[in-house]
Parts: sequence; C-alpha cells; structure tokens
Amino acid sequence: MSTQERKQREQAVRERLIVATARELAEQQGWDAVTTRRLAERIEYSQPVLYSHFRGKREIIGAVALQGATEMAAAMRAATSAEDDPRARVTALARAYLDFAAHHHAVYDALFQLDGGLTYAQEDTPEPLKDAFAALMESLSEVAGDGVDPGLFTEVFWASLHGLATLTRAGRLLPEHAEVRVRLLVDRLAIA
Amino acid sequence: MSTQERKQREQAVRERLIVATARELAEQQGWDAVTTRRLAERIEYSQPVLYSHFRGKREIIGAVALQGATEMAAAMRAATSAEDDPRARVTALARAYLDFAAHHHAVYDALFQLDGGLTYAQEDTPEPLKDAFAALMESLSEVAGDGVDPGLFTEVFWASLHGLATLTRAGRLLPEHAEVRVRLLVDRLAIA
DNA sequence: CTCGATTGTCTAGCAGTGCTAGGATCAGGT
DNA sequence: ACCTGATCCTAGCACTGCTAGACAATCGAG
Repeated sequence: MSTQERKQREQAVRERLIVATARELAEQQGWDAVTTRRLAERIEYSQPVLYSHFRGKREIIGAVALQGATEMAAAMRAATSAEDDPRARVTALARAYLDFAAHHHAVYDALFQLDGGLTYAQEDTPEPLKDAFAALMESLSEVAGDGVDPGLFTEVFWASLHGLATLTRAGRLLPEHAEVRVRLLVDRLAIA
Repeated sequence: MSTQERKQREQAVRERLIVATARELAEQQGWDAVTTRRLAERIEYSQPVLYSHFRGKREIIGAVALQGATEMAAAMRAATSAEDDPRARVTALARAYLDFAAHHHAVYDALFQLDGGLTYAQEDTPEPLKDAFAALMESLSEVAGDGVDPGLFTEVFWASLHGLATLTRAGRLLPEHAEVRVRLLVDRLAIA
C-alpha cells in the first residue's frame, strides 16, 4: 500500500513539474518554444514521459490554462475588494484584467488564444473557468443597468477587454493610450 | 523586351494564384492545413517556387490579409451607406464587421490573429489596413461624443467588436445572443 | 532470498513541418 | 547551332508531435 501511495505522490509531483515548466518556458520564450523535446529536457525525463501524464501538448496547455484561470480570478477579486464605489470597482477590475493579460502572456494565450481542449460556456466547463467568469460578473452585475441580463453584460464587457488585450499585444494598438481607453470603456459601458 | 514583359505578366498571374489558393485552402480547412507542400501541389508547382514569390509562409499570410482588408473595408462601407441615421449606421457597421469575421475565418485570422509580418498603427502600415481602419472611423467618429478623440473611440469600439468576434469563434461565447450583444454594445458606446 | 511479472522509462523511429542548396532543363540572343 | 542565364525540381536539412518496442528496475509470491 505504502509504496503505491508513494508512487502516486511522485507522479503528482512530476505532473506539477511538467505544468510549471511548460508555463515557465512559454512565459520566457512563447508557446512556440514549448516543444515536447525541450520540455522533456527541462524536466530531465524523456519525451514519452509527458504522454503518461497528458494526452498531448494540448492537454498541457489546458492544464496551464486552468491554473492561470484560478490566479486570474484571484487577481481580479483582490483588485476589486479594495474599492468601495461600484464604478471604481469596475475600473479596478478592467485594469487588473489588462494587467494580467500584459504580464502573463503565456497563461493568457493558454486561456483565450490557444486550443487547450477545454470547453467554455457550457455545463461541463471546468470549475476554474466558471469561477473566473464569476469573478468578472461579481463586479459587473452591479453596473449592468436596468433590464440588462448581468451575464450578457459581462460577456460584452469581457469581450471588450479581451479585444483590447489581444490587439494591444499583437501590435494592432499602441500601448500609449491604454489608460484612456479603459476609462472610455468603463465610462460608457458601466451604468453607475 | 516583349518576352520580358510576358514573363513578368506570368509571374504576376502565378503570384495571384498562390494567394488565392492559399486563401481558398485556409477557408476550407483552416490555416493549419495550408502547408507549403499542399499549397505547392495545388498550384501545380514545386515548393521552392513559392519562395521565389514570397519570403516564406508569413508573407503569404500577409498577402491574404491585405487582400482581405480591402474587401472588409468595402463590405463595411456598403453596409453603412444604406443607413441614414448615425446610430443605425454604427449598428450596420457592427453587424457587417461581425458577419465578415464569421464568414471569412481565414481572412480574419490572417488580418488579426496570425503573424503576417505586417505593421499596424504606424506610418509604414500598408494602405489597405489604414483604409480598413478609416472605414471604421468614418461611421464611428459621428458617435464618439464630445471631447473624445475619434481615433481613440474607434480603437475601443473596434477592440470590442474584435473581442466578440474572436471569443464567439473560439467557442468562448455562445452565438445565440450575438444580436443582443451588438445592440447592447452600440447602445452604450455610441452617443447619438 | 530468489524468481517471474509488472511497471516504468528510454531509444529509435514515423510522418509531417518550413525552408534551401545544387543540379538539370529549357528558352533567348548571337 | 551554340552558349548563357534564368527557371524549376529533386533531395535534403533540422525541426515538430507522437508512438512502438526494447530494456531495466522494482515488486510480490514462493
């Protein structure tokens, strides 16, 4: 019994190591640099070991995404909890979202840009993803306005943030006026 | 002289063929399926011929993007020209944008999702891209509101549309309430 | 304590990718 | 008819994700 448990523990440790290493590598050099060979080399095992933990590269991306979703939700809640006014909360939320996207490229890509084999906006959506959406909705439903479904409002607001984040990062928008854009977006969308 | 001109014409024809074929293939099976081998096979030349027209796959994507930008600008102008009211124009614009994104996956990806080696939001940005942004701004500057820079407003509105387009396409948003989302976005952002 | 079975891991390899060097082939001008 | 130069293709490089099969280490039973 004991030996089995020990092995399971070791397996779990190695699995975390794989995810952490993949994330680190992606954050340093982008997801393109995360090849199964490089990843295997970094964790000091051979390639096939990866496939005893994950079906393939996609699942590794998915694992990073789930881990990131939890952190992102926490970051947003931390940012909003410091504010009293509903509108100030939304501004803080937007800043926190864009900050996270700007500082955690790899995680953000895994979540929203790449195919991690996860399902979204469904019943079988993994809990961390639902919770991240919930973190958005907590602050946003306060400013949705009368007669507007909070979920729908959250979707629209989220999409706007996502657009700003991705277009900025891809060089389609210059980062100079980022703050002004956020203010404009919050001013117009949020009904205080 | 004449033979040189003929050769130049043939070159131009083949270049257009490459771009059209790449786009067609991407539209049918996604950009992942557009490999240099498959593309070469479809145009009935060997791989290296591609590299006598383009530096690499990136430039081919870029060529499709430029071609698509012109079409997208035309589609948006066509949609807005039929409306009189500024707000109705913006609604039509938003619908046209999202329609284009939904029906021309390959082109939209080449424009805004993939790396086509193009520069955006700069002086040396290719004309078609500037013009597509201009097409957006034409209708949007009317509803930017007092004291708000039309360019900045256009960026924010565009980012929101882009977010809706990409999140919907990636399965992050269910397409059911697309129309309601558009109405909400226009209602809040556009100041009539 | 030894022996077979099981588990775990690695080496080697597949089919595919973008891209390129070098040789063959064909057309043009003389 | 010849030489020259442009044009194109074959073959190959180093890489990708992924897997089959050999090998070794470990475990439980006798």
